[in-house]
Amino acid sequence: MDKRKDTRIPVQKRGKDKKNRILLTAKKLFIEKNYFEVSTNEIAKQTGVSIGTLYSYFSSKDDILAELLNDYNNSFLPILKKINNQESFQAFKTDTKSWLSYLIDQLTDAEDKEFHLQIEMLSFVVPKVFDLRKRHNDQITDLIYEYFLYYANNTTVHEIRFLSIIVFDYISALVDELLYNKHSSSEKDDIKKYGINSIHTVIKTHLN
Amino acid sequence: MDKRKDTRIPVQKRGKDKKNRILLTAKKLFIEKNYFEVSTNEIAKQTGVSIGTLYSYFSSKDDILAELLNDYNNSFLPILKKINNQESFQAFKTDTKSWLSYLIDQLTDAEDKEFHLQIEMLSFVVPKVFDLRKRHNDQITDLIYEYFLYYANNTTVHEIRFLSIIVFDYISALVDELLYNKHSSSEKDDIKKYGINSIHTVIKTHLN
Amino acid sequence: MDKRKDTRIPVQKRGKDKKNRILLTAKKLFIEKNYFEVSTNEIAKQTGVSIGTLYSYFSSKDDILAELLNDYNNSFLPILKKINNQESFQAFKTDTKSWLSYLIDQLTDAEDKEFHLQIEMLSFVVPKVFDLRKRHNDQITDLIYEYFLYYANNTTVHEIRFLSIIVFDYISALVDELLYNKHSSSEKDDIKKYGINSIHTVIKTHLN
Amino acid sequence: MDKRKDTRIPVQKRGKDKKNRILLTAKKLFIEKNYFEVSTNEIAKQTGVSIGTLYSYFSSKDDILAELLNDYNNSFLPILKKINNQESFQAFKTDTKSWLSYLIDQLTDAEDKEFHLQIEMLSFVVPKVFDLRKRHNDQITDLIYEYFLYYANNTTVHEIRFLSIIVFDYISALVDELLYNKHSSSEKDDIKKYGINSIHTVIKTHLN
DNA sequence: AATGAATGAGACTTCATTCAT
DNA sequence: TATGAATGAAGTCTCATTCAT
Repeated sequence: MDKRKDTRIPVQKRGKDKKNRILLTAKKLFIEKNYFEVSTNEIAKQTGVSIGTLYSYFSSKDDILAELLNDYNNSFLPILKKINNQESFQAFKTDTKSWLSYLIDQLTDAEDKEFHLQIEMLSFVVPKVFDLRKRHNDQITDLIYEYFLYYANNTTVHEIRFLSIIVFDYISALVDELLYNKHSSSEKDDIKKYGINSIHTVIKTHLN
Repeated sequence: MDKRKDTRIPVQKRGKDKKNRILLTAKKLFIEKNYFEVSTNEIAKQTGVSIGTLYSYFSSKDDILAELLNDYNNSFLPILKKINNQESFQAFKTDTKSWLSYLIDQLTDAEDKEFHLQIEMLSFVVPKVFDLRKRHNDQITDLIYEYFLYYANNTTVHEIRFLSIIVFDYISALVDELLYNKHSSSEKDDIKKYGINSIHTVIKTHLN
Repeated sequence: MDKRKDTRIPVQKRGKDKKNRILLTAKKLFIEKNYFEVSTNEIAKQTGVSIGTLYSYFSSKDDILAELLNDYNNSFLPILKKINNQESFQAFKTDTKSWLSYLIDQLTDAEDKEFHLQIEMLSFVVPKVFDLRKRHNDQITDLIYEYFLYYANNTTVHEIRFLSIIVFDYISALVDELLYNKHSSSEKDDIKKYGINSIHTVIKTHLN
Repeated sequence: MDKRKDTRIPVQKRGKDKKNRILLTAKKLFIEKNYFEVSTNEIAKQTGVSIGTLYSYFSSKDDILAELLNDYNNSFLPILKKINNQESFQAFKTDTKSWLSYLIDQLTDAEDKEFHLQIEMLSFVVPKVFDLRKRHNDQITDLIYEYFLYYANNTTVHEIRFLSIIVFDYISALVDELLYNKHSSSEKDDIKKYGINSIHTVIKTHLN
């Protein structure tokens, strides 16, 4: 017998809308304050829905977070797909700098920049969130690894592994700097340029 | 014979001890669980002190955190001092790689690695903590900036500014990778070597 | 060709079916869990009926219980009838032991053994249920009384009253022991035999 | 590490008083309404205590029940002790009727007659309570068994087992009749007399 | 100074019942 | 008639904080 508490599975449009509205409100509030300081009652009230309704769509506050994580995951997938894409790889075979630039653009353009911060926060606290983050990062690291593998000459697989870890770290650091630190638009451009150049240098030098 | 049970420790000192013990317990618990999941009553009990006593030393749970942050700040100062030290600067004037290595060692050896994670987490949540973190990072960035300023030839102040931001980001990313990701000891050595080399390359190339 | 999907069952009948199905499900669930741990929504869902429909047939959860009690009552009636039956009385006039055996069999074979437990439980909680139980018990006691009345020689009406109360208690105790305590089939046979013999002894001795 | 939530262990008199007052109120309310229809808030309010205080003494509503059961158990123990007592056994060796009478008196005089009903009710619902009840009943049955064992002549151990089960059932039924059904005082005396006589008859006849 | 019993707002969650469609 | 989304009062429990001793 199925022990899951049966949360409403919205079939009709109205129901889906309401569920989405709850999710949206929750996300908004989680971003504004933070997961721990947002109450389910508040989410319900701000959505303009009774607490009972909220709990008919979600079995718990955790469940709301889980759905949000799921959505985040799903919104991240196309970005990964784009990057992992054969075409882009082919196109960038001979032009590492463009590949790098493209990669960084994809990561920077990822939606949910603000919710991403909540995820980062929660990854310190909620194991499930930690795993999600790790999975995402590993996927990107693997992608970089594959690209390097293709280009490597006198470099061992081991070295490439380390290099891809480090390059992923640098790329992430750069993306974070661009997304979350307050810089003017022109500063951002410069930082991005410098960042890409520097990482490119690193790759060129170590992958001779 | 009048044998006083105990040599009385001056009231102030005893008070300070108690306060410190509370802070220590709080920090331990914040690390073990996390700020949100630790209660003031728990801190008091684990310290072996009544909740009333705790509240005679601290006005609120937030206040405990504030003091801890303050301590963290103070423990960070000597590290900064060491790095900013004229001597080290002089010593490393001609050897950027050694300077870099030294810088990274200092940051890696910083105490409170574990509490640092709590701070990172809370910086997403508590503005005061965010500011602290930013202040620390800015100080290190400034330090790097100063070093670069000294070496720059055909580089504008502006460019140096960006470069120091980026290099700080890379250094931080490397330190985090070394401290918080699970690598074997030999892997760590390799990653560190690669990391230092790559950052060195970046500096050399962009500061020619 | 105009082929109506379904021969329409007269509305009344269909309604009755649905109502019965709800009652059946409710009873099943009340037995499986217990009255307090079963929700109306659950009953509706398990019946395959909307909660709205449920509330169109029953005005409240209590009402469902009331109907179930009513049904229980009605299903108990034939049993009483059988026992009270003139024929059986006649048949057993000269054979108290057989009469006793028959009585116990009837009570043991009563349907709804499991629901009976719910009723017993609820009789501690819901006055209405308490009354129902009392009414049933009184009816059986009366029946025993009548039988004894017939046989009494040097016994006052008063004494017969008390005796029938006590004998009813013993019979009930025996039936409960047989129905609800875990005994092997052969143990049950022995207990039943002993029980009947002992009650028979009581009657014989006190009614001589 | 001890995972039990630390409920207050009252050392001082005042604390013990308060805990007892909560228990007393809870018992009163459980008797008046029933366990399921009494809320912790109500218990707290009626005790004249905040809900927080209640939860500092008890970890949950279940815990309150558990303590009450424990107390019940402990109040039952002396009764058992009295019955099991060597002296009484010796004294009643030659006088089964007196032994029976004594046994029934002890059970009838058991305190907590009203709470006993709650326990009976809950034993249908809460396994823990069911077990408690069973344990009590088994102890009394064993006691009866021992007594019979002593007296048995041409009776097998097996038969004695069954007889003691049945006699226990009859005794319980009689005690319940005396305690919970509304009879006048003189009626009670008669019922008791008849009951004892009848059970005595049973024993005599079957233990010849 | 220190104690710790006491507080109560507020968090999460359930469920009998209603009502627009 | 039937549906099921929606309601919200009420229940259990937590925890930062206070205050009489």
